[in-house]
Amino acid sequence: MTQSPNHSIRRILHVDMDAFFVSVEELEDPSLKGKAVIVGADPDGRGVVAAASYEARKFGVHSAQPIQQAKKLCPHAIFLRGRHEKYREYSERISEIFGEFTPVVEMMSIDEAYLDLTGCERLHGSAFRAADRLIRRVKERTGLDCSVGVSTSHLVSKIASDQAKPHGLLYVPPGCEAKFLAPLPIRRMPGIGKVTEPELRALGIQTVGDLQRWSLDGLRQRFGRYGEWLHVKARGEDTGAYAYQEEPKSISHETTFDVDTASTEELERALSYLAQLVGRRLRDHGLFARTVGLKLRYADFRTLTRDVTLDEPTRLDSVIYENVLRLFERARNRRLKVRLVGVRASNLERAPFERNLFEAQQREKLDRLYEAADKVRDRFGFDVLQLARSLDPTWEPGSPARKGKPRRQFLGRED
DNA sequence: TCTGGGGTCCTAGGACCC
DNA sequence: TCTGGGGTCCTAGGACCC
Repeated sequence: MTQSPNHSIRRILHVDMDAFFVSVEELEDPSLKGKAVIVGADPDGRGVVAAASYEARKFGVHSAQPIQQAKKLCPHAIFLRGRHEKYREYSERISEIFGEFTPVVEMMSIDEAYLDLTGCERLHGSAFRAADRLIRRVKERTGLDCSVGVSTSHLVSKIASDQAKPHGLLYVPPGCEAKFLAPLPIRRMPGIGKVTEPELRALGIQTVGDLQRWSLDGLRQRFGRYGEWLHVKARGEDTGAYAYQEEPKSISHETTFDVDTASTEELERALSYLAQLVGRRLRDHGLFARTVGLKLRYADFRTLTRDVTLDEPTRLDSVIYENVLRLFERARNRRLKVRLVGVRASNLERAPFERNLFEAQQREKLDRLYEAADKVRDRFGFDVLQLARSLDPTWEPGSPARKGKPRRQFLGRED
């Protein structure tokens, strides 16, 4: 299973950039080097840490931590909001370098990738040496550090690159996968999170080695199919390559309010805005959604979702909004304050099903209208055109907050 | 401490159909 | 009169990842 058709041993590299966002910021502003830097939300707001420099981590700061907590732990840190455009640029440069080593590159996120070097020995020599060269090349061309894990499987390489951090290379020889994993605490396994960890511990399973000693049946009995997955992964066996996803399965946008709100006006405005973001992305992908969903999170963090499947797939802001609004009105508890709302499109399709020529023509007309609107937004920014619904009713022409920003009403109802 | 935003995948029950 | 069995779709919720 770990062998490719030509029977050479699989060579999977996992490359992970070190403190990626922070490192990019340091390249852009060298005075940040060696300091405690935290990239993330407004330090006084309700967001989380996206990335922290190693200096900041010494104070217990880590990603996904509430940013206010990070500020308490490390008040002298430099807080940056993050520039995703910049990070994406660097990410593309890095992925180009990966492409020089093998055509089989899977970018798993903005700062992480799998490279399949199986059968590349004649070109690169050993995978270990190729990995070493890759680390140097990334450093030379971008100034960024990365860590690499090399083994016969995705999972083992991923854990190895994590162990190698920062700026390291860890090679797990073929046949040594299970032995390498055995001493690790189970939480290190991707796929075992903060819920499963205590469940496993309750069974006396502390390390991957403990997990390895459980029979397939035992794990299956307690965890169902997830148990089968655990059994395979604990041994460092790959169940196959990660499917490369060309097309998204869902598109969603959500927003957390600065202050919890029960204002219908404000909630509907947010939903309208989010519906437009989702619609825009559907059109950009050339996709239609058959299912539209709402997400609501109350002040106490209780979260609910509601879905509706449409007779006809859509990519129109107004249709998305109308359906989400209906779900919202039905599901909402008016006595509770809302922390977050979200809009989701799923069940995505390439082309819509149309009953007749008239509907097809109507849709084409709307498509052209939205296309024109999208183009205007490309030139002047998203806020220029808004569904009437999401416009702030308190806003008046010339009010200081919006001065200089051209605004026009775009009537959302097209029928 | 007080918990983002974007995703994927899985489970489970009920509706509905044959 | 104490009532199938399987398949698929829809919906809701939740674990997990970066």
